Amino acid sequence: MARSVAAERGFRNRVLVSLSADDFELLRPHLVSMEFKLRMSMEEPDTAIEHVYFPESGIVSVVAEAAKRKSVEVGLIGREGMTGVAIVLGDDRTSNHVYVQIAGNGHAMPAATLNRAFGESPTLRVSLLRYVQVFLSQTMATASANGQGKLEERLARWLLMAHDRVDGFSLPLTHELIAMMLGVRRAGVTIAIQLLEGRSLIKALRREIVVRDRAGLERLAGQTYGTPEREMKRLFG
Amino acid sequence: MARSVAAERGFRNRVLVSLSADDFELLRPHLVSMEFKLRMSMEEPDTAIEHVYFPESGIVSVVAEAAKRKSVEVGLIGREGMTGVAIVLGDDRTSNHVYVQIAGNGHAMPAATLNRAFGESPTLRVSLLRYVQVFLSQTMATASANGQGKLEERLARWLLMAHDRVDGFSLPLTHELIAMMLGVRRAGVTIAIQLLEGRSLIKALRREIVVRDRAGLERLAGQTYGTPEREMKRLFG
DNA sequence: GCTGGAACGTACACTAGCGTACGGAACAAT
DNA sequence: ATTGTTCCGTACGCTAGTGTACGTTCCAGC
Repeated sequence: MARSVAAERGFRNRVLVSLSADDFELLRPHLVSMEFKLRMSMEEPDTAIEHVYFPESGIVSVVAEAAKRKSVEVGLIGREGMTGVAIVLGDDRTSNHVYVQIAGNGHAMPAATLNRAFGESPTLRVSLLRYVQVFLSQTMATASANGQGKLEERLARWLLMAHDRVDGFSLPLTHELIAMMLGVRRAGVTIAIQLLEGRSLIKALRREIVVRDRAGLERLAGQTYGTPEREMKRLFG
Repeated sequence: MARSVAAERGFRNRVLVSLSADDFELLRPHLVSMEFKLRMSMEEPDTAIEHVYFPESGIVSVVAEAAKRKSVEVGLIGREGMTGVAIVLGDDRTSNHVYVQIAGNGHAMPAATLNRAFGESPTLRVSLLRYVQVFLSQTMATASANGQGKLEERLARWLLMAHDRVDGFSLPLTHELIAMMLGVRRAGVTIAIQLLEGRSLIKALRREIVVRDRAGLERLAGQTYGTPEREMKRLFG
């Protein structure tokens, strides 16, 4: 495959980079570069999605509200993907919260504009659908991990997924935030973190976790980590 | 909307029924009616999907293998949907097992043929994508329920989803099977079933569970049940 | 009618994780 | 330098669910 037009222009978002020259050109004029500030909301439940976002850095979470005061992350998006898969699927809304978990930057685009672009180029939708497949696979893996993973395994998995999406080895995270993502107690996360630190897999600081031994984390996460990542590799090379 | 061509021909599968006359006509010659026998495999991990299936009755499960001897259901398909969402998304495989959980019948169609049909009618894919959105929403709800639901809640949710997909009130299920779906111990399921029976929500027989009080089950399931079902209603009327 | 196997009931000791809650440590703002 | 606030460590009693294992009941097949 020829080198991507998007990549030539300095884009690192893998969905954008994977587009054909024509399809990328259809989107490019409408993409607005912007900061993704911490906690910035990108989608609200049962509300029409206004923009879709293509991260270049940082992490965006898709979070389901369960009972009152309880919530769990059901999807995680970084520079490998995009928000607004509902738009790609022809819908205009979702039943979850989507917001920035680790600050970064990226590109925004009106959902209506993306929809119009699908009309002009059916191949554009097909390209973006490949990412939807990866995202679905990730959600399924999350369902599986939530169903049987022990807390340490789930934590290891989550840290690996986060690490995949940042530059370097430092993750700016509080225990509280991780607890919300995993749908468990904050104190439980503290214990689990200490356990990983005890095995020298990570280093825990205030508001920060440093990955020390990725292979070790993968070993601990076991089956819970890897499947969607392999899907990504297979479909996006 | 005019009455569906598929419905006129006696089809009850809601995806097929939702298609335009032209799109349905594109598929109809290739649909083969068949029995869905218990435990019949429809997709295997990392193997090209040969056929997609549109159930008319019965239940098909999408199951993720976790650790050795452990597995969890991450998706459930009845006459509201179809197997092979990967095909609709332009891929040719999935990382999960897909097999018949409650016997029934439906229609099969070669995956390659469906792909060809997408080429002839882009609107066909768009129609099927609406179901993918519902399925994704269901998977997210499963991830959320697995993350925080108590066993009784998850059991109630599962029974409701199964009940939505059969005629009548009887579900032919063993505790063992439910245990595999929820990724928990068989003995744990027995206890949970007794709890629901104690509240007169169900009646438990050998190899069979009868739904007695649907509203009560929904109350018990709470937030864990309902979101994807509302999505289905919204998108398929 | 008897037998074998599948499905279900029950038991017990054990572990993970919960809810709550309090104290200390780090940091930001004044 | 002091104060307020966020973040993290820890503790304790409690519950849900586990792994294992042994009965019991139901039913099909001979």
